[in-house]
Amino acid sequence: MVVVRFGGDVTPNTEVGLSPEVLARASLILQYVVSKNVEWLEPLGCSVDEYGFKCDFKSLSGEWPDERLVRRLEELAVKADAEGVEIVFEGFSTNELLKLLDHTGVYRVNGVSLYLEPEVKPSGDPIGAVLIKNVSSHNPLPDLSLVRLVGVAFRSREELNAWIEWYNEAVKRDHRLLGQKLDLFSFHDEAGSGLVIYHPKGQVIREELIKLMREVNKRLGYEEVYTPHVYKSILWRISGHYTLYRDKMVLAEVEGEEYGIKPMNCPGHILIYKTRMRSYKDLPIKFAEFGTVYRWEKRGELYGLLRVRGFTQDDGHAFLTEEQVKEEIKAILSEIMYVLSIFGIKANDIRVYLSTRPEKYIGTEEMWGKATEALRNALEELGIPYSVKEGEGAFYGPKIDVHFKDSIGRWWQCSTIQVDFALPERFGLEYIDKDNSRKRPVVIHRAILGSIERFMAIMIEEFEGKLPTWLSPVQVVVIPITKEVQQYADEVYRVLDEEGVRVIKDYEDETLQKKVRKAYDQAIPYIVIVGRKEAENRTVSVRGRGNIQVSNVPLELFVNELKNEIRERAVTQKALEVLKAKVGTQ
RNA sequence: GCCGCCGUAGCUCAGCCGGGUAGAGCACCGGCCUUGUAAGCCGGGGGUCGCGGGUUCGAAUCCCGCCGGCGGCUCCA
Repeated sequence: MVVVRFGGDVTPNTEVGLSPEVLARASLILQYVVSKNVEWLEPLGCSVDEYGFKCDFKSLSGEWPDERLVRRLEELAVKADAEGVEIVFEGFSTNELLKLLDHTGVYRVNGVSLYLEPEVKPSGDPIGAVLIKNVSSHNPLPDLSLVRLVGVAFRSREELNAWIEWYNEAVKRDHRLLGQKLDLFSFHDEAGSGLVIYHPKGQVIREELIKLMREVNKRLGYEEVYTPHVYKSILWRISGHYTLYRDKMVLAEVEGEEYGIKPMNCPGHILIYKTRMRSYKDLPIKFAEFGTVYRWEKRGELYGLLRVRGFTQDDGHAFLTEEQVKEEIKAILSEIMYVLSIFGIKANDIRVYLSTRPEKYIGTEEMWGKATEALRNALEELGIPYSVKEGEGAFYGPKIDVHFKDSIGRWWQCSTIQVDFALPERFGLEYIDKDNSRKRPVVIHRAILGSIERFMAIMIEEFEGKLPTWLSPVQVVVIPITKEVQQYADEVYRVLDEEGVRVIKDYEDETLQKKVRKAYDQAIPYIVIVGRKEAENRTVSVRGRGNIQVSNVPLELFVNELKNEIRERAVTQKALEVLKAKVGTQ
């Protein structure tokens, strides 16, 4: 039974009201003021999405807009619209470049023909504020580099200010900042970019996530294995990675033999399958591994923990008969939904995609049809809303991806279920069927968290660093009010420690205020304060997040409720709620 | 990899535009205070200004290259 707990109210609402119509109007007016004021920039149309507009221009002189010009354009756009701009829809362009950019909608703006993606209509009301966030290049073709202005626009300056406020708040949730502040992980020039160094606290989070996934693997029947990080290149030739993926692989020649660091775990698991003759009675066979893989992403593509070069997948491979595919997908999907519910991830912050057969593919249409239907039926039978990405599947099979949102609204793929017809073929995998014939099994690749790094980053941002207690590196800090009660504080510490709670004590020669402040800054879920009163009655004062305190809590009661909260992997501070109900607030 | 911006103490940043021997807050160390709930007071140590080259009498500051970071693009099998 799957319990889906969507809609958890643990995070502030990060949605901001950007109107596509307003963005569309701003896009046209921006192009208009460029056409009137910057003779070396040729407008090539704009597109609009839920986070702003993107306008492309061709630089006729090779110059690029600088900060000053950008600020001037913002002003000119608002000024022009205030003075009156007439926008008339003219039709659709058949220009090849505009078609390539999907900017085929043509509008006459004060007599100048300008372009916009056809899916959106400009607002009739004048814009009040434009902010160009960035000037970058857009390369729709390898040898074509366009100037791209990325920005937001609003009806009024007040709306812009509200957006800026939201944006500044969102930036504070950035996992890269929190990772440093909370002492979770770091990156170093000397180590190499995209290579994470986990500190003790970050490693605790990793371990908790892995522990959770071990439980999931057990339920799904995946047996954990362990495979090397480096294999001879011949293996990568067999798997096809050597030709398809070589530019992202780390290769090294040792003693006249070339080796490659693994970018994927599947070949290792396949070798296990191949160690003996398999019968239909053995299937499904499922292997899981917390496998660390290395993919040499290009430098500009790296991004905190969300895009790294070395990362650990909660990887798993199932070897199945065609008939077993649907059931397996359903089971995995259920577990994905269960795992997401543990983190209280809101439905708005998830997108599920089904990617279908691309133009270039291997296998038969029949195989693709069956596998795609299996994925689709699994989604529908579980009632999971999804969108279809036509032709976006891998060349080797269709897939389901689950994407989550980061603090500033960018989407990242985490969970994935991929059906694979290619690897069984390339490695010549077989099983003996009932009729004694040799059959080829289907392989499903699946990862539920996806990459531990990426998932951790999303969770840090989702919770603004204030992770649920079970995930928190430090769960309790014990603070004695004076030295006199240090002995009792020691006892409280020892009891918690012996019960397996991650507890620290703060005996610094500092004021109580400062220690409480420090604990809040470190996002420690429970601050336990003990003074003479507590020592006498064998109680504790418990301070939770949100400045909530419950006093006179019997020590044993606190320990038990805390242990429950951790065991249940509660999203909220459940123990605090229970204590509040039982003991009452101060 | 492409375009733009950025790199000053452990952290956050000022100084750079108009070159003249490096500063603040936090953190750290020491002392005072002996604490009842989100930064107590005083003092101290700490930086070849990312690296390399150039211009200059003189470079954190100007120029070039490299490394690293950020925002986009491309990519993410």
